[in-house]
Amino acid sequence: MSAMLDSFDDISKSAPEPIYRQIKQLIEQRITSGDWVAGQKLPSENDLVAALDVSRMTINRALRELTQAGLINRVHGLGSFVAERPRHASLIELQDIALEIEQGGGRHRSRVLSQESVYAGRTVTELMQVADDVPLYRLRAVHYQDELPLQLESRYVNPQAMPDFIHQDFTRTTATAYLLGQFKPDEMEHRVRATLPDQQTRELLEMKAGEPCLQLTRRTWKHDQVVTYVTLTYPGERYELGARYATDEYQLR
Amino acid sequence: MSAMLDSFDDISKSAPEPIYRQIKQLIEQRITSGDWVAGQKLPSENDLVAALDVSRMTINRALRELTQAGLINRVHGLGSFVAERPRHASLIELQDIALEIEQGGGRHRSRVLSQESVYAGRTVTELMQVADDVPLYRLRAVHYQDELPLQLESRYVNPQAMPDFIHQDFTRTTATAYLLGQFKPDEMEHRVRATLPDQQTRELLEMKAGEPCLQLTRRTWKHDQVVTYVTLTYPGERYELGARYATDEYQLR
DNA sequence: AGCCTATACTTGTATATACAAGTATGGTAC
DNA sequence: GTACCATACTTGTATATACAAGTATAGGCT
Repeated sequence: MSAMLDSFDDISKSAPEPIYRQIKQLIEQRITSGDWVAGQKLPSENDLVAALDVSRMTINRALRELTQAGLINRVHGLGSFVAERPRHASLIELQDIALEIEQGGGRHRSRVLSQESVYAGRTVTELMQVADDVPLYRLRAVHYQDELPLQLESRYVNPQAMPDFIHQDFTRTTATAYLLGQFKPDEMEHRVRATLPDQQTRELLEMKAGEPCLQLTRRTWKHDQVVTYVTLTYPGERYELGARYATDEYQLR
Repeated sequence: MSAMLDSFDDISKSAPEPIYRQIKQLIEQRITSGDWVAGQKLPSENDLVAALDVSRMTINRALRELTQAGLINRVHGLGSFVAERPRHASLIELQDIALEIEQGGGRHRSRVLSQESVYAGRTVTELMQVADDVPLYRLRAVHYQDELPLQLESRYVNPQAMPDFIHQDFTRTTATAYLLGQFKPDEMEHRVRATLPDQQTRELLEMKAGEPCLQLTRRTWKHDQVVTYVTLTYPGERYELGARYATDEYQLR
């Protein structure tokens, strides 16, 4: 067991980041890097106390929160273990479409339809909670899975929050990937509905006549400011949203 | 401030339920009962320490977890406040359709189409992870909002897990409400898709020709056993799924 | 009036300590 | 061999204490 701990970078007390959070990150990194694999037993709390020279309560808090986050499982009297599959695979997780396609074994390609600064209409400025004389960045792109269109992305971005957004090359990286790298959202809002596509959408997604779309709209906040408002449209025949997860305490109201 | 605490039922130390959880329930009840309203300031940790005669760390844990659950907000140096809207209003929350309609100011009515024990096909028995010679309970019902159909429910229930399901009167209570009262799911799986309704569905939901449906299927586990498998079909024009919530740390992968 | 400061109160974090309770294991008695 | 028990190790919870740091306010100074 001690070998697992040899190379722990020491945590820094008296740091801007609280200790329990440093420990969480340490362990999370071990897991996501594949260093510790699913099912593997973690060092016990006392091991960690000795290795990191902090109080057990601090270790306990870190591990407890990692449990809530679904990264590890703990069994009273036995130990802590790396979770088999991270749960909370939310319906509405912020998943990069490129990753999603590639994880499914497909090949992803983006086609940028337009990337510009526009004066949007009242509907959009209200949704983004900005004055209606503020120009907004707009990106429209189609995402292909193996040359078959899977998603139409229509995105507005608040230039005050993301001034460099418009200068990115979105044939090389996706907007989601770029934005995820830039900030961590404070709050999100999702809506999902079934609609019939207008003709342009139908053609862009190469859909048959009469086929419905699954449409997901999302607003994302940072510092009480709407950073981006995006509408993702999927062909109903070729896509579904899914999630499976363990329930935690406040799932039900 | 002390008046808020007068009628606190004492928490019982040395109880089956840990103290911090008793405190959570106490506060949650105050909030859900409307006793403490949104925006209202909660008693400070020290107030609660005095009122309940427990350590501040215990209070702190309770309040911290309530924050994670989205029921309250805490501001460093200021205090704790009842959250404006409970977050985690998940897209996929187990919400009783009757409650949802009534909270929106509508009137709910159920029409039970059938309620029977059936031998289901392979598709269903596989999804429910039972042998295909096991009879399953099946319920089909339409839920109306102010006399307009809003949801078609087609549900299978494992009789081994819920033997009394078939004897309920589902004109008086909904299946969701009944099942929620019977058990707390360990795990859930959801899928959402956009489809065109078959003719029967279209007629039951009184939809125009060509109008798409939003279809949510859910499987629910308890003790590694599928308890219920349900397909909820909504008219695309009359319904959308929505959620807004604060992001917690491990939202993104 | 306007500005600054001391103060009180709040939550956030960290520690040391203690006991409870669940799990596995090894050994002992039969 | 089997049943039982003691033991060691694990996580779960509760406490008292301490200090840090954010917020608001009252009061005094200019």
